[in-house]
Amino acid sequence: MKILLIHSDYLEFKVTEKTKIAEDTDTLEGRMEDCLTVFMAVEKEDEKNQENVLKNTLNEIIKTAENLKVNNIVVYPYAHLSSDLASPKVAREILVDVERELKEKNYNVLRAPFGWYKSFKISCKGHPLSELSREITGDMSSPEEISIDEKNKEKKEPKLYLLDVEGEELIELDRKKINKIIKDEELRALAIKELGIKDSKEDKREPPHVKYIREKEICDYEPSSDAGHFRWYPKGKLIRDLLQDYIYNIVIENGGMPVETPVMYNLENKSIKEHADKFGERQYRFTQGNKELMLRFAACFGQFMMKKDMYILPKHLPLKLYELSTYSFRYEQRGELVGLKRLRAFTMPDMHTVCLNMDQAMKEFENQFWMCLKTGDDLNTPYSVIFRYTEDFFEENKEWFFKMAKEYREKYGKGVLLELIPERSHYWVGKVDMAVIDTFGRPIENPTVQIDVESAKRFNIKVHDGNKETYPIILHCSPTGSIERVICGLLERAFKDFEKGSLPMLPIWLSPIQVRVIPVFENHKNYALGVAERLKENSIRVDYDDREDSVGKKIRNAGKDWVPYVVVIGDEEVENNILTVTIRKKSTLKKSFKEKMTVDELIKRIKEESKGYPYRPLSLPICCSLHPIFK
RNA sequence: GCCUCGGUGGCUCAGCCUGGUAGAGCGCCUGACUUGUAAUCAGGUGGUCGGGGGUUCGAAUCCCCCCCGGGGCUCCA
Repeated sequence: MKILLIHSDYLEFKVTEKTKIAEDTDTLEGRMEDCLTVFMAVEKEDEKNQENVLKNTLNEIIKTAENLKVNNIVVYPYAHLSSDLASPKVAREILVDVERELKEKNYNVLRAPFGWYKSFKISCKGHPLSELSREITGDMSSPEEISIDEKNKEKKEPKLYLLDVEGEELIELDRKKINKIIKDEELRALAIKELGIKDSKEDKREPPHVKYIREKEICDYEPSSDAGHFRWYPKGKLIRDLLQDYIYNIVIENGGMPVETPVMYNLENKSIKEHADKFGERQYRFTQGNKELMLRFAACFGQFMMKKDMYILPKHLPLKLYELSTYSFRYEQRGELVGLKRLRAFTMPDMHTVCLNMDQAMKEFENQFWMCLKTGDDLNTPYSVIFRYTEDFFEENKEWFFKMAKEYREKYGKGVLLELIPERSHYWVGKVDMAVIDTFGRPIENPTVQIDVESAKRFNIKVHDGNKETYPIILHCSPTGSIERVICGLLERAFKDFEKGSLPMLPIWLSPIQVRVIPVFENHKNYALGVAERLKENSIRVDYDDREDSVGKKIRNAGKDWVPYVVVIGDEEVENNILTVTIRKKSTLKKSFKEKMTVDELIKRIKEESKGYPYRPLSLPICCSLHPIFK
């Protein structure tokens, strides 16, 4: 059975002529408003299992009708959907059954007569769900969904495989097997997303990170901008800047050269227009004077233009230019914007590597893959990995892939997913995506490395080798993914930790306030302030709670601010010249973990924990009473 | 973009169904209390109820349009 579902403003028809197989009917014309029009072709195959085909068809129609909230349904026989039709008798039976069953479910049904030539008029609503086609079998499992757009495109679908920890062979994944085969929960979440499986069981609330960004005064929506654009408060700005420093360092260690390029481009440039057009509707475009301009959606544009003008020699390769694109702009669909996960303006670390040939590209791909994975270790946000290759590329480079995947599995104890794409449809022949899994088991896609075989030519980027000129291979790499998503991942991770019983917090080097000093009595204030100042001199972000609250309340507030080390100073501490430090990492909601140590020991401890990570000073006043209230 | 739920002091929310002068807690301010590990007590301040239009003698409440946010679709080079 093939059906075509059109969400219509109206459908009207009128019979024009009988055919030999025409049914007897009084319904010679009809019209229905705001309806779901279902064009149907019953096929030979359906005769084998009429009952199930009927059931599956009804399910499909009802599901769509519910989804679209329509109560009017037109059942319209439409033989042209199939070249292998059922006998007229069976077809008519099924159509009549569909009509009857739908009426029993209280739908208003209009059925166009079978076996007549008819003229019809239809007005399609035109929203994304308004046109759907379905192929229905007698099989009781759920039917494959093919949207009308995809149908024209490809017969062959990409395939998804698992390379498991123990296994040496690729296992093809499908909806049924997935739960049994993939043991790692997070990797399974990624596979589920890839296969487009919907999990309706869990009721999803606002993601925890959305609550945290406001509560912790990190950032918030800016209602006076476009949707999906954020304002950043001092604490959030500090976290962003630290992450920026971190990526800057890691890129330089790996031979990248930071540059900066414009955020907007003139579409008169042919290569830019071509590259931009591939991205479709999802960009900001505007006219200024007589120019058509666009806002960049990645840093490719500026870097490619820069490379086009460079005189590149083989000895310069691999040549890596890096830019933190503050911002990249993508005009995402309104309903797609969620907190820090999906934005219209975001900050993307973007590095492009010019490689002499595929050999060099593959070697670099591997280096950059490990660099990306290291960011997951450093940020304590483990990634799940999916490689994507075109079939051709994979066939030629299987061994390389298996070697890389094996090393990964040995190091991380986790399998990887592999997607094989029948034909190259984008600029890349191979890529790897790494994702953090959020509280609701949805992937936050972050770092990526891609092998681009198209852009060098498009942007006229050449390598000069003797008297030869060649087009290089270019790698795209984002070592962490967007800064906003990194923060999203960190906060979701913090919430997951909280669900497991530990207190949520950021890594020490990213905590806006690393130490809070709390005096017990008025007469401890000077001593406490002295301790705070000493820590500050040693490049530790510290504040001092001089507010007129009880000690209990100050402790509570320090907890709400996720301060990793809380120092309470009373008589005992002043007398013995020692600190009592509450360590958040080792505490729980019920019991706080305290340790005695000297100021020097505390300094040493924090230095050690943040060793190798960037530092920036706290921009807020040292006295808590003077902190501005943003939220 | 579609469907759906929501927007009420700085924050979290009640009131809306059944129209009749806007409520609570937190914060903030003032006062009392010399306070030892997750909220000390009392008083006070604070709101054109997201915006616009309509119905009504009267709208936070009912209706329409728009903006913003959450969820579900769809999308994600």
